[in-house]
Amino acid sequence: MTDFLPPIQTTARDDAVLKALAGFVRQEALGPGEKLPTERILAERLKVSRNTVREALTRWEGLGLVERRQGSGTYLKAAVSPDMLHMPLTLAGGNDFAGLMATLEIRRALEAEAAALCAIRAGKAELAEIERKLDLMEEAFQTRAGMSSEEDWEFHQAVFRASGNPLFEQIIAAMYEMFHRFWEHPLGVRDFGHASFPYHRTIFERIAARDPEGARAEALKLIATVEDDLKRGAANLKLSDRR
Amino acid sequence: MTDFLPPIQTTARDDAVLKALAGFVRQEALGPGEKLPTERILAERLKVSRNTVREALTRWEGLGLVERRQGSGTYLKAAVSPDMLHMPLTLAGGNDFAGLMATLEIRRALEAEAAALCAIRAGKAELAEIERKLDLMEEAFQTRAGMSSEEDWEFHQAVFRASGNPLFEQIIAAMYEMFHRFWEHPLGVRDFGHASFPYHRTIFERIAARDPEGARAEALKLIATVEDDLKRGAANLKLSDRR
DNA sequence: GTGCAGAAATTGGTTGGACCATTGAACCAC
DNA sequence: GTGGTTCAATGGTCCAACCAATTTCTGCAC
Repeated sequence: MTDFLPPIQTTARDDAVLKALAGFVRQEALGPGEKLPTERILAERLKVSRNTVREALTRWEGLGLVERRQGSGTYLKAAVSPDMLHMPLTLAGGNDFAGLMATLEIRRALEAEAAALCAIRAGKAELAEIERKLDLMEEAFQTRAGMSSEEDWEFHQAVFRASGNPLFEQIIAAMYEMFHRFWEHPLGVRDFGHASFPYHRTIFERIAARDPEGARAEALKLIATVEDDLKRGAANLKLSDRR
Repeated sequence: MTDFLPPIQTTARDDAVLKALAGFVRQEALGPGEKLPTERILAERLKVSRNTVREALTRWEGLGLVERRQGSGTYLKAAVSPDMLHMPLTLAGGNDFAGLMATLEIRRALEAEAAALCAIRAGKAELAEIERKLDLMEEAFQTRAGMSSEEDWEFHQAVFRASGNPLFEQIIAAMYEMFHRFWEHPLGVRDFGHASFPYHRTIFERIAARDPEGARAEALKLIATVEDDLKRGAANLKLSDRR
């Protein structure tokens, strides 16, 4: 019986400010790194209090869209558009070994799917980019005797980016962040990541061959080796995780 | 040459407020739905301006952790802890339909993995809980002629929770928020979700039978039907998404 | 006592104005 | 050039007041 009657919009000052600001950014074609108008100017032009402007900007800052530098100004940190969608993700806990394994299970799910999607959707340019990152990684691996975590990460990022779905990259970035609370010296395992090395190339080969299921299978193998490394490391310290 | 010198941390008033508030929540063991102290009280107790308190709360509100109701108070919307990690996901430029498809690809990856893990790890109690949610859903489906989105969601939540990895639920919860903008009248498809109905039970059966790969397969089928529904809906409106 | 309308208190939302702290540019000795 | 100094611009914080929505209390009618 009840037809869907959307609640009427009485006030939403700060939302309105953000909408106006998003429009302004598009109007002026501002990109990341560029400077936004002053809070005082925005307040004056939009006919709202400076405090309201600040609350609006605080929202964007919390979303990582904008960076405020005292004494300098407010700068765009990412591309903003009037029709973007936000899905705040907050991850609780996960500072211990169990948390590390938890992130790895997410990686297994997403990495496999992304590799498969990538095999279907990656364009020529993306494929070339992935191969470039792969070469860089292999070179770093040879040169620095196995310490190639940075290049390793960039390779995976390139795959996620080529999956055609930006959420993959963003979610995995969150996992990576959690990983990094540990990863500096992961569990004392010196050759951490060595075992996973060869699978990077096999994943790329399957993607280049447009073989989704093959790519998925290779990605799963890679994660399995990392998992093994982690478990091996856990056995090494057994007792050090008592909080 | 340059040793890594991390930037020095001077002040961060509102961050400090949030830290204190998170500590307070843990101290008092507050859960979702419960009321936080007044802005005025927080300002007085923490010896900061009410304005600063507001900026801090605005951050949490933007992250979906808290809900403010004018004239009533500020209420917890999710569990908060002092060590949470925030990673706002932003989908740029995509209209709602594209966003929906993007979240669905994440769901496909995670739902399949979670179902498989669940088949391996779910205990007796978790299994019973899942079955209870399943029964509730099926009952609602019969009674309300297909409108069972709330119970549907609770079923999936129960599966995620039983996967033994809290990250699954946390990530999918972020996706779900976006889903909810549509779920009311998703794309004008009247019988949206009907097709996925039978797979809920088959998923449960595979889990109960401790058959990880079977559970994964059924979960994939479910997502496939949802995807079809969505595409069908998209065809229905084709022209209405020109902004 | 019960029920309900209106008053009063509570609480988040907004405003305007003031001052502080940091930044960066211009300027000035050396 | 190098290194200070000054100074204006800008974000950060504070205060005091008022607005708007909500909740609670009060008192009257029955």
